[in-house]
Amino acid sequence: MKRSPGPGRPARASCKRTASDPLVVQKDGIFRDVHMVLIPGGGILEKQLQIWCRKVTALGGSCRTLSSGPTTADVIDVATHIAAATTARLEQRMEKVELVGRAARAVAVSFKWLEECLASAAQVPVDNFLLREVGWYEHDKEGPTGSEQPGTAGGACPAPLMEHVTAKAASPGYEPLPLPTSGLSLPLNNSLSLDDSTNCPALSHPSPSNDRVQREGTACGVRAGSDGSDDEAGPCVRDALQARGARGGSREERLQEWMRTEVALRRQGRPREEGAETQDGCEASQYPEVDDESTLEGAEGDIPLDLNEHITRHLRELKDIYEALGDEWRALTYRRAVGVLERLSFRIASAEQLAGVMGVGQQVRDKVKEILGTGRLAKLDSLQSDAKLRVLRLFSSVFGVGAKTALELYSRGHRSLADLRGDPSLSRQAQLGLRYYEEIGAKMSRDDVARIHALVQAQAESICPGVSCEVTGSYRRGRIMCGDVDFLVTHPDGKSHRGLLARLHQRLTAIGFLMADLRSFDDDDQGGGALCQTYLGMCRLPGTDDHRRIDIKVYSAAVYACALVHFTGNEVFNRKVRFFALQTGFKLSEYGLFPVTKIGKRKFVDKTSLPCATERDVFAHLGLEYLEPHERNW
DNA sequence: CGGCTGTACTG
DNA sequence: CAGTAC
DNA sequence: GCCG
Repeated sequence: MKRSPGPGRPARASCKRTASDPLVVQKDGIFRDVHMVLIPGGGILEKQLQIWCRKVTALGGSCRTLSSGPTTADVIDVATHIAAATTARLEQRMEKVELVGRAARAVAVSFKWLEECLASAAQVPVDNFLLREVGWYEHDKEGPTGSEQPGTAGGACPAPLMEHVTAKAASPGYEPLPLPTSGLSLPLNNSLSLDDSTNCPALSHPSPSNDRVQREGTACGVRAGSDGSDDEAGPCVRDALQARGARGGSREERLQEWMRTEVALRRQGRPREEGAETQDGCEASQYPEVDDESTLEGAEGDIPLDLNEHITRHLRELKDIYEALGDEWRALTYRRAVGVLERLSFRIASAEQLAGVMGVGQQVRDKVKEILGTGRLAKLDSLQSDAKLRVLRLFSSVFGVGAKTALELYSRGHRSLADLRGDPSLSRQAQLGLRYYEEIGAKMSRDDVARIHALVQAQAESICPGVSCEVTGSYRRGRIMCGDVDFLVTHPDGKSHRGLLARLHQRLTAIGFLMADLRSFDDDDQGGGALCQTYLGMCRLPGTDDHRRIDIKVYSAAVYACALVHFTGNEVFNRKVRFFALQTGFKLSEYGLFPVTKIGKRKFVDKTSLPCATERDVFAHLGLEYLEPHERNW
């Protein structure tokens, strides 16, 4: 884990130590005379707001968050900058706090402005970061980017909040809540126009431009067009970009943008990277608090609040039911719908707002409508009260028992787990699944995982010096509780991993650590090119008599990076990345990233992977910004 | 109407 | 190959 | 169930 560098640590010039040291206040820092107000929400953690607050203060400004508690209006009166994640957040909050008309001198900016300032240790122009009222598009639109949006691009641009608010108040149809409808339909063309400025050649590596201002926007994966002010023209980028009808580019371009936006969503709060400099801890010195606190303890909290939990919980339940029934595609649909809805920036007020939202079709919309109207879902009620279904769900929660087997067991007359115990028709896996039922369902702390890691690593090392033994899965993604331990083992020399799993398995069993094998592996010495071996089993939780799920995979160093991406997951992330890869001419698996050539209807997959020595290479080849493991909790 | 990530073990 | 799991 |  990266920690803050010591005070004497050398840093890049723009990596001013003081920027991250709240104790030292620079009276004439870059935020001198800045009085900032931060609006919470939009997926930004409270913790992050506090971090920013400290930094602004340290750099000579003043800063308050508009979090819970009484808002002192005078704070607003003197504010020079009001920062929010999105225009929607800003409007929502300003409305609630009855600040209409008070923030006369303030400029409304995106948090990205703040990030840019901190990153470049200078107050960058606000022009490219202004949050503006949706209805403002009429005037300054156009100007086919011929103008390279210099500082004061549009005279009307630096929108004092006053005007902004006034315009809103004058609008008769204005609603307190963030007008998602208009947001989804109206500004699409503006916010989504994937015009010329979308410069992301598929395979080119993002040019490590040092021009911070020009870089703007890519932080959110979207380049606003000529009106370049902000990519949150509508209520929120993340809403708009999920709408279909993002015309203005080829299918491929839209896909690229779509994926980049998905990626950008998880990068909120993290600045865009710069070349290879992240190695020397510069990044850590800029954002030490994020590294130290958010990554782990706050990992679960990294998930933005689900404003529509009252809806998604019903749909999630449907997803579980269809999974248990073996209707995987319907289940997939619900999972996708939930994934989209839980990240909406607004609370759904009417199902119509979902028109055009990708992944939510008519039938799901109908269900949303029903939930909004009645608070219930008749279909779900009937499914849930179905006794048979409940048994099927119970059975398929046993490791090794899926939908088919569950049905089979039911038809044999079984109704409870106890009934299953004696059934000799159960596969060996399922019998073990039953024996360890509770323990498999239990989670463990990161400490537990760390203990297991230490134990396994020590054994592996003693068998095969120099071995690399990493825990992937949810642990690597920073989750607080883990359902299993997922090892990825390799040896840097590219060959010593061969036969290692057998020896490791033998050793770990001998010392009484591995307690049961849920799935074994090819034990032949694989003189061939065997790239991997996988073991699934149960292990003893050190110091206890409890058991937990453990997976050990041994992969050759040649494919390690892709394997690491694969096993770090999560599953949703894997699906999206692989789908994206496929659409853009690659096939991604744990064995590599293979170019795919389409000739007519036929696809030819290269036999040799693009070279991927690190996870970063995988992202780079795909033209995606790198995501830290904890940002892959999709 | 076909695809929806891509792969490996079990029986 | 079907079923299950990662 | 959704999408092209």
